Amino acid sequence: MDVCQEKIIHHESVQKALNNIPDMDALHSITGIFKALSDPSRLKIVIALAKCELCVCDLAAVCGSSDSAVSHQLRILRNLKIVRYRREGKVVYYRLDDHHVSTLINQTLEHVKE
Amino acid sequence: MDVCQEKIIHHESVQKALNNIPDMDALHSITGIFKALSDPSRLKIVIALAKCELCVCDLAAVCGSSDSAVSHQLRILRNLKIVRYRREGKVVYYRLDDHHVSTLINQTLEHVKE
DNA sequence: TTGACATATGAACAGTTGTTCATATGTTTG
DNA sequence: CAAACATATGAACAACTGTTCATATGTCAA
Repeated sequence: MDVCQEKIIHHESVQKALNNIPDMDALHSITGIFKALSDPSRLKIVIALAKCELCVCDLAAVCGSSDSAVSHQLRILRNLKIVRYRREGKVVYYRLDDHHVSTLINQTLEHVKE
Repeated sequence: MDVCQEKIIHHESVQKALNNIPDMDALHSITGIFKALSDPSRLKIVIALAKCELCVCDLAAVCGSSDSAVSHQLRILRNLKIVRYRREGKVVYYRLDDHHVSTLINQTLEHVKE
């Protein structure tokens, strides 16, 4: 069973723990979400979008950073399928795209109030 | 009201969003938690500890990394009050210390199964 | 005390991240 | 068409992160 591991003290507990660890793909998609939310600018963006959709320059004002910086961050959130956007003329509106993230953010904001 | 902001298109929405953004302290404690969970090794540690307490060398086996690497990561989790430990002779047992993190992890694991 | 063991820590290093600046794209108005 | 505007993107750079290696600390047993 244990193929190549050394110095384990509690084999059963380790085995139980290992059974609970998701596979590498799942693991990386989880850490990807958490990493996305671990930057203050991106967290502000996501919290803001949890309330209503906003355009890039509004988000820049919310974050207190430049349009360019926000646009870079939005690309990251886009690639992770955390936000989606729609264009209306010159203006691009972003909103949350992942309901897991929505509930995650709302729960987190609840916890902060405690 | 708006003191020093430029180029905002939707003032009301921005104002609403800003009201929903936690203060800097809360913001940093949230991003701190998310950052802690954004590394695969630390995520594995926390998922493992969500099941039962484990010692350092067991956690090293779970993570597939060295005792030293795990110990460094555990210090980070300790500083963030995410884990606590107890010593039993030579062996140090870690377990989760923050129920917010416990529920966060359990919910996340539920989401993965979907 | 000495040796073995479990864990912790410091230094150093490669790899990653988030910003800025300059420039490019796409859209509307004149 | 050109000019103005909103957003996107690439390059570059400082700052940060996670690991390894060497060494230190703390505990038990002989």
